[in-house]
Amino acid sequence: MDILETKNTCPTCIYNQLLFSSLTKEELALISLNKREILFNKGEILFREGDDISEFMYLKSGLVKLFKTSDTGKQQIINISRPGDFVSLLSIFSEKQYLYSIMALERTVVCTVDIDVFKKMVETNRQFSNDVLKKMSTLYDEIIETKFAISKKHLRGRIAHILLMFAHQIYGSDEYELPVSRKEIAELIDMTTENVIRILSEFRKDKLIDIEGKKIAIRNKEMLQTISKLG
Amino acid sequence: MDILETKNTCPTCIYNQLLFSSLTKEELALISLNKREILFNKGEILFREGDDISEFMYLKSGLVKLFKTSDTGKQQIINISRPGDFVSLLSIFSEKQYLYSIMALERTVVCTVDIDVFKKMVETNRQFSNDVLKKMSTLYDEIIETKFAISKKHLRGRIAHILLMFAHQIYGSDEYELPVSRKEIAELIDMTTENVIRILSEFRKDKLIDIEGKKIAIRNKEMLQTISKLG
DNA sequence: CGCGGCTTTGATGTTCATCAAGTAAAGTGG
DNA sequence: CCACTTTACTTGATGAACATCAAAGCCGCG
Repeated sequence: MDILETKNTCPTCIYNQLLFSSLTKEELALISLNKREILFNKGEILFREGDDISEFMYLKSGLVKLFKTSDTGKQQIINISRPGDFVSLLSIFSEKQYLYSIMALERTVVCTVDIDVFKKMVETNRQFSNDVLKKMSTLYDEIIETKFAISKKHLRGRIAHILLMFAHQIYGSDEYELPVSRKEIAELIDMTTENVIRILSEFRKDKLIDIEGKKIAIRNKEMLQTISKLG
Repeated sequence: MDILETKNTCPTCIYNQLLFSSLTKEELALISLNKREILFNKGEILFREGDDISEFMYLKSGLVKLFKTSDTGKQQIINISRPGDFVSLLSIFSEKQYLYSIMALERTVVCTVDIDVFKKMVETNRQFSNDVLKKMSTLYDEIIETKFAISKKHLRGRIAHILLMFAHQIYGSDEYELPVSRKEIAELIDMTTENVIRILSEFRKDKLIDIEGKKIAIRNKEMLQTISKLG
């Protein structure tokens, strides 16, 4: 983890379009002065379930996983987020502590703003408040939708779903390098590591995908989509 | 379904404390003039997944279930809500159509306010906007929490969980009449009707509960809690 | 180089869904 | 109001899907 020296760069940052477009020049300047830019390396924790919520964060680059840890120490992954997702919006208005933990899956740069500054802005700028409301609601809806979609599928359907999710949502390509271990895939879609591996092998034998370590290439997308839908 | 004749009663309604406490007299009067009070009988649908979102609704009395219907026609119940829950907050800021359906589980009275009037108020009243943000976020968090809690439990743990949920969250008593069928319990916690019945019977044989049709009496709460936690 | 974590495959057992079949309860129409 | 149909409830038997256990190869890292 490194704090980068990049004061006052918000006004020219391309990401400010995503959520901060409704702020006035003055408000954006205030954010810009209060923000810190932080680099997290693969595997580092942005924050932990139970930590006090002290900052609003968003991803500038990289990839993170959002997860809960059960009593028995097992992780349950809730979501995988890329830049443009506002992961840290969850619970900041309903809770004092985070309900989830976030870990960097690859080298990730995050901008953070003091939560009180952020909340103040939500209170004073109506349009901004609306935008936040909308983003937050969308994110929650997505999480619930995918969780429900996955819970009724069989294992083959879940693997197909997750392979297509990476291709479409994360990488926008049918060939990509998995950012997560087999174990993490298992944690994301509620199954065991062994079965993740088994089914990936089956898919390879059936010529649906090519696998080489973490490299995945989708060979028969139609079939995968069918399995994802019906499976 | 019946539209009740109760114009302009909001200012004296005890429920306005729950969400509308931050409105000015004028704003509350506006809500009061625009609201309609509707009675739904058991089994009637408040709105369906895919319907245009045209009203904000809240429960004055009764009980409802929130659910999705899958491609194959099966229901998946997402939540059971009692008065004080603001079920219809979900998605109203992120979507044009409802993502979920709502059905009355018992005789239920609902107040509805035109969605544009409601949204206008969110835009103009900062404190109100904050309150809405908070309520909505809490509701989403609850749904995600329980869904994740249940998905990792075995069947006995899920049944124990749901029996305790009714006792604590819904009825505040260890003896109650189930507002849902065995089939609906199954839909709520991802299992089959047969297994719901089987496990309820087991619990009865093990003297954890008494059952008489839909009447449930919890006899060994500690054991149920243990099963819910570990199961 | 050796240790721990990740990956892979096979064998085994358990949990759970499905099927079947029957009883009870609750609507429905003549 | 009673025959009829449908829906809910219940129990048992069977098999499939999946978790668990075991063992071995692989890789990165101190």
